[in-house]
Amino acid sequence: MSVVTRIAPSPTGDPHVGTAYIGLFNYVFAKKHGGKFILRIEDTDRERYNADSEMRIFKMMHWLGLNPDESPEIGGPNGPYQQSERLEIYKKHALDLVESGHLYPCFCSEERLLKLREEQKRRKQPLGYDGFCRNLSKEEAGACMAAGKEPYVLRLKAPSEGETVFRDELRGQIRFKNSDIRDGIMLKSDGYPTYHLANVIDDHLMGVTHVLRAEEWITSTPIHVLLYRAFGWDEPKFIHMPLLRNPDANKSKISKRKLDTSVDSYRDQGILPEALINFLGNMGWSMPDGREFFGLKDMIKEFSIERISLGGPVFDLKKLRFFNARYLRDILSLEDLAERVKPFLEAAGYDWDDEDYLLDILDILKSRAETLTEFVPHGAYFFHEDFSYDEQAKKKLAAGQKYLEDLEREFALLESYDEDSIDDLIHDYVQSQSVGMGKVLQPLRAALTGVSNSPSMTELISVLGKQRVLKRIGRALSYITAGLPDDKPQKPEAVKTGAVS
RNA sequence: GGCCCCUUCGACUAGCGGUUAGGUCACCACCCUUUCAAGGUGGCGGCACGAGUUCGAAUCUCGUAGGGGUCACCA
Repeated sequence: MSVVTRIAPSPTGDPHVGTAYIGLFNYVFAKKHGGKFILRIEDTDRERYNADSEMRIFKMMHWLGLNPDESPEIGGPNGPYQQSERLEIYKKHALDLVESGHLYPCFCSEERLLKLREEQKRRKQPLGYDGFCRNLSKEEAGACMAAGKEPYVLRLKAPSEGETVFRDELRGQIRFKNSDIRDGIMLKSDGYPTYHLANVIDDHLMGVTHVLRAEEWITSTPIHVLLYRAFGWDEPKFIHMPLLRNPDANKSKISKRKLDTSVDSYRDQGILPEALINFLGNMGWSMPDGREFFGLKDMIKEFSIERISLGGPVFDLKKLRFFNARYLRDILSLEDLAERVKPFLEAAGYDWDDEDYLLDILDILKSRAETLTEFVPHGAYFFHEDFSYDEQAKKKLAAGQKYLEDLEREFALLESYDEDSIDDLIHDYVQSQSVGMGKVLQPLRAALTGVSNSPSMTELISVLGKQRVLKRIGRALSYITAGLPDDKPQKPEAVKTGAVS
C-alpha cells in the first residue's frame, strides 16, 4: 500500500508554526515510505477566511522545503484542493448519509440552542445537542421545510449505545462511549460542511492512508470513525502528534497570545528555514543515534513513528535561536550565508564595494550573530564611515590619543598589509610602550568601530583595509582635539542600526 | 465539571527489567583572550507520588496527584 499523507491548514491568519510542525511530520513520513504528501486548504469557514493567508501558507511550505505533491497551486488527480470548491461533493455524500439514516436534518434555531446550552450549564449537565430533531419523521421534516423552517443543518445521528473504538498508532486503542458522542453538525446551514464531514470525505477521496495531526483531534476522532463506517469506507491510520506548548507555567497549547506563532515572523527575524525545520524535528522526535543537527533528508532517512514521544514539547525560543546560530556559523557555507544576509543588509541601506569584502565581514561576524537580522547592528561600522562613538568609546579615545597618533604613522608606513604583519606591528608597538595590550587596542577599537566590543583587532584591521583604518584613526584624532562637527549626544540605537544623524 | 490524552534535570530528549540515569539548550565557574562572541574543560540539576509484579524497576500493572486537550452552524 502506497502512503499518502496530507496537511490541511485553515487559511485564517498568519501561517502557523503548528502547521509547519505537523506539515513536517506528514512530509517526512510520506517521503520515508516513498508516498505522496498533499496540501489541502480547509476554507469552509467563510467568516474567518483570508485569501492572503492562503497564499502565505503556500509560500511558507516552499520556504521550509515541504513541497507537496498535490496542492491547490500545482493541482493533482484528486482536486480541487480547496474545500470551498468541493461543495457539491460534500452535499452529495451528506445526502447519501441522510438516506441511510446516519445524518438527520435539524431545524432548531440558534436561540433554542443557546437557551439549551445555558440550561445545561446551569444544571451542570454535559453540554451538547439534546436530539430535539433527531427523530423527526420524513413527513415532519418535510413539513418543517414546507413551513419555511429553512435553513436547516444536517447532524450526525450518533449511536446512543455501545462504544466506538479506534486505534491511535502511538497510543494504542482508544475507546469512547457512544453516549458521549454528540450529534454534531456535519453540514452547516450555509451549505458548507464542518471540518468533520469535509475531512473524512476528502481524506477518503484523496486516498489519504495516514492521518498525522495534532493531539487536540483525538476527541473528535470517534465522529470521524463513525462517518467512515457510515460511508462503508476503510479508515486511515491515525497518528496523533503531541501538541506544541507555550513556555508558561502550565504548558498550555501553543498560542498567539503567549508566543510568536507566525512562521513569517520568524523568517523576518532572520531565522533560517533549515534551523526551524531542524528545531521542529527535535520536538517530540529524536534521531536513533542521538544526533540533534539534521536536515530534511537525514530525517526522512531515519524516520519512524516509534521514536515519537508523547509529552507535549515546549516551544523554546532560546533553543530555536541556538539552532539558528549553529547554522549561521558552522553549517552554512560563507557564500550561502552571504546570500541569506544580503537582503537584510540591503534593507538597512548598507552597500559594499565588492563581494570579498562582504565575505570577510561575515566571516568574522558570524560567530557573533544568532539571527540574520543581527548582522545589521553588528556590522554597522563596516558599511559607514560616519558612525558615531558611544560613551565608552569616547572615554577610550580620550585616553589613547598618543597611541592613536603613533599607530597612524606606523600603519601608514606598513608595507605588507596582512594579518601577520599587523600582528607584529601591534605587538612591537605595545612592547615599545611598556603597557598592556588593552591600553593600546581599546582606543584603536574605539577609533575603528565607535564601540567598545568588537571582533579581534587584527582581523578587523585586516578586513577594513589600510585606507579605511588610516581614515578612521584620523577622524578619531580630529574628534579628540576638536570634537566632531555633529558631535551631538547619540542614542545607542543610532549606532546599532547604523543610522547616523 | 464529563470524556480523552500525557508525566525522566528549568527546557528539548536518550532510556524500552540489571546504567554511578546519558546528551543538548539555558545557567554558573574556569581556560583561551586586547574587548565581545565563538571554542575548550568542569559544575548545577531529574525518573510526580503510593502500592503491586519481580531476585531486581525510570522501564510492567493498578491507584492517586498534577498538567494538557475537548465538549461551536472554528478548524
